[in-house]
Amino acid sequence: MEITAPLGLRDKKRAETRAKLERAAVELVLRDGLAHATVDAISDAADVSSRTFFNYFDSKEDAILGVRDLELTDEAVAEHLARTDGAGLIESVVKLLFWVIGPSITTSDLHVLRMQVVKAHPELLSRQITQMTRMADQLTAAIQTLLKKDPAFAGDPAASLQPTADVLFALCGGGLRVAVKEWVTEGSATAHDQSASLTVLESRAIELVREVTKKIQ
Amino acid sequence: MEITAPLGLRDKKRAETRAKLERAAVELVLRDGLAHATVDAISDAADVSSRTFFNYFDSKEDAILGVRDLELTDEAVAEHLARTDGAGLIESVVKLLFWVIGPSITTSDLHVLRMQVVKAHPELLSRQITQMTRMADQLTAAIQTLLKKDPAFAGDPAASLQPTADVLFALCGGGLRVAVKEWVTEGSATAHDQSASLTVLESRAIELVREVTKKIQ
DNA sequence: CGAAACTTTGCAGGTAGCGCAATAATTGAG
DNA sequence: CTCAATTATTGCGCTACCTGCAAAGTTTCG
Repeated sequence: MEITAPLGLRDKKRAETRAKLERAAVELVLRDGLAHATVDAISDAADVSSRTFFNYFDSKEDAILGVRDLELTDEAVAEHLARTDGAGLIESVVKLLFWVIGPSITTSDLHVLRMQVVKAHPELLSRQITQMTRMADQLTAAIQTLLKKDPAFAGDPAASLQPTADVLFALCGGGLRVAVKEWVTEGSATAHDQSASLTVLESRAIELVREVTKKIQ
Repeated sequence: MEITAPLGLRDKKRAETRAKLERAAVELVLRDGLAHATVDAISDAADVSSRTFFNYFDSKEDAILGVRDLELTDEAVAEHLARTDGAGLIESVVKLLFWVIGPSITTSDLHVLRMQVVKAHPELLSRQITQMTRMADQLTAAIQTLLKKDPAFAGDPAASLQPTADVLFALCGGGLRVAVKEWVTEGSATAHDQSASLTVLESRAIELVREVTKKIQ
């Protein structure tokens, strides 16, 4: 997850421009609505041309949500799994998923504003889901390695691991989504302590999944 | 779920045009790729103007996926719940979800082609998820009534029922999705006996969910 | 300083999607 | 059957999204 700090002037400027665009995007959407906050307007507010906008983001939505394509390498996933070793299956999977989507929620001070944006324009939420679904193959592969280590699934044939991982992915993803939803609606009232709410979100998701799997059938 | 058969000539033509557009959209995307299958091309293939295209669909994606806003009335849901009364919780929820999405799988022969399209163009998945999420509120409401009847959740406060229903929705939706995925990949080899594979699909989804909830933690 | 590498920008072009108004087809009442 | 009301189709024009390309500007590093 460590992102090497930009050293040169060039990288610094790039980071600044990106930040300005993200901020402008969020603020304009809040002020004018999603449809009226055009790429031109956002670019103007950030003092760059609209062509430059698309050098930074693939789409208007990406700018609003601050999507950066972190290239989830297999090594990074493996490293994360190693770091959270020893936890239960549910916990591990939720932590894995949260590790992926967490940063896009809490990275900058814009996240409070972003919550308001998502609240006002729920259609953007599907974008978040898409982002997760894009990495689904990698993540379910990682979940399969978790399953292999779990005693309950140890003897299972490899063929049944993929569907199991898929379902588990859906289950924990759902828990996380609900936790985020709660966090958004409650969070707009009270100010967020970043580091605190981070872990709260995660454990709430785990709690939700546990609750369901425990009581079911 | 009963959709009243169109009687007049006007409605018949509308249905025909719509079907032609859906088919043309899927076939052109498969043949030429998502980017090259323009609205103009699709409209031409369906013998209508591109302006007419937008009288039927809000977006190109909607046409490809055959999105129609079927108005799931509360009464219909209640009636279905009554019909499948007495089953276990998982079974009931899966049957509920399958009851909703089943028709769109088996109604038209386009469904298999659509799966290929989604496979080739995963970015469409977000749209599909959005489609399902559109009915999420009604369905999770129905799931809540199921929860109330279940002894394991009988004493729970109403406030905790909503998140539980959401997670359950994600879980069973995931199981169903995996079952459909298997059905499509296997089914491309062997010819489908519609009525037979229908129930198989449903029970496979139930099996998947059971498997996970049983073995977990 | 000066060449290499990278960024910004304008321009041109293609596509998506919508509002409007004219035209054409269907329907239902008389 | 006829005519008026309703609804569908279509062309036109417009805005916005997004991309490729090449010119001009900026940063880096030897």
